[in-house]
Amino acid sequence: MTPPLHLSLAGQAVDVLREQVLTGEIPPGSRVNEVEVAQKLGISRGPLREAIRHLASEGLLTLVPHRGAFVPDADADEVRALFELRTALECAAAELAASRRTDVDLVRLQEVCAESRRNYRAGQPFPYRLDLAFHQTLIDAARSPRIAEQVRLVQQRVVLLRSALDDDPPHQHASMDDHDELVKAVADGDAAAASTVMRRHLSRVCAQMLTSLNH
Amino acid sequence: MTPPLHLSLAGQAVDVLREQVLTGEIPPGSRVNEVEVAQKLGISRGPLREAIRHLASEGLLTLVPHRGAFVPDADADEVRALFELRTALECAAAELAASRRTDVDLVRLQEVCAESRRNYRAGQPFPYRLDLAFHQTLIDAARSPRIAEQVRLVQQRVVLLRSALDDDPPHQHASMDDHDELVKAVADGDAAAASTVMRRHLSRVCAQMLTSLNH
DNA sequence: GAGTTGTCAACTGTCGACAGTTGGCAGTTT
DNA sequence: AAACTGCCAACTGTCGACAGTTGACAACTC
Repeated sequence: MTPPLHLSLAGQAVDVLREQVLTGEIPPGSRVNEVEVAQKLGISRGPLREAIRHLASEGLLTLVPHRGAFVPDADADEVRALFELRTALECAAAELAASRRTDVDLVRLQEVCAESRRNYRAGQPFPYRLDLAFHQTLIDAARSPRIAEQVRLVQQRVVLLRSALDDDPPHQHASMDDHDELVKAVADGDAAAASTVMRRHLSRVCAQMLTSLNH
Repeated sequence: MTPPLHLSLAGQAVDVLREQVLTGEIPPGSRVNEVEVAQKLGISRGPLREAIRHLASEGLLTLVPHRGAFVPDADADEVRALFELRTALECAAAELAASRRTDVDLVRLQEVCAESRRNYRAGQPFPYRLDLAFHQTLIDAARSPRIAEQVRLVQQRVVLLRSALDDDPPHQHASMDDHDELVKAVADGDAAAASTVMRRHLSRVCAQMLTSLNH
């Protein structure tokens, strides 16, 4: 299991840096200065270097020899390539979830969908948090630890690119419909349908991302 | 000294260690002593630590706080989980390859298959090298860099577990047949067939691995 | 003035040393 | 003899400092 408490400074640094990268506090394209960040975190360069290497292995930073670490910025080709990977993983997860889900998995999924609807009706924007929660719940229902691991990493990278995503209401509505349809397929144990719907869903999200990238 | 492709000592250490882990020179279950290995490689603990962390992120080592890095050993559940991931990735790759392959991709695939047959008829065992080459060629034909990246990592982890795999002739023959069938599907541009065959192929390989794990 | 070369500051890559933690062993107790 | 306790060696986690490389700017040549 992953250590609940990151005792090591490197582990803490990973958490802090990941947060800063994902929230855009360290903007895409910018460089990470080792001594500067080390001082800011109050640690030495050793643990920080390990943290940087770790985040690089997750795809949240790119390493350039003798130049340092950079936050990768969005790029159409990268978005497409990333979504091909995400589609491969999440479609497989959807299939597995359809055949392995328990009843409590189903309840959890419906719960998330219901909360999304409530939120939407209340006029509030569909929070990305709930979208993530839905996919996370589905992944867990698939009960495939290695796939779950990879999906988590890919979703992180998607979040990183998400700065360029404007969530217009039509897109939100379509996403919620997709989610509902997915839950139905999973409930029926229809693996093929789950995979198909997931593919269509992700294809839609990818297209949305590409258009809002070009604005 | 030798002018290496990887200038950094950490990069070199990664290559050397990866080789030693994959060949079983460092046997599964054993621990990696930082000072000992550092001395053996003639480098300091800093770069070595980064190398160890890198290999851990690839799944070739597992890290235990305050205890060090260990080479993970085979386990039935792990094999199954890993092959679920591999199946997800390679089936998607097979689909993409079927729709994107060029004629030279096709030639390369047929080349590898032909060499496998020659090798088999010559009475020599089907070398794992050729199996890897086939899958690698197929992945490249899919032209999806992020998927290719992940497949490479997963295949590495499979190689790591492969110590327990006895390649009996029937299995080799079946594998070659699968490969031929895959090439046919890819040649026809039949994505669905490519995916189906790949799934069956990997399912067979996984089963073979599980049985030779239990003897 | 354009291009080339020399110089420099900043930063990464690397190292050796110290501190904190872990697991095991010897000695002691019941 | 089994279990508990305290100590010890080994190892990891961390740090500060030094060396090598890179990119930029200035000086110089044509």
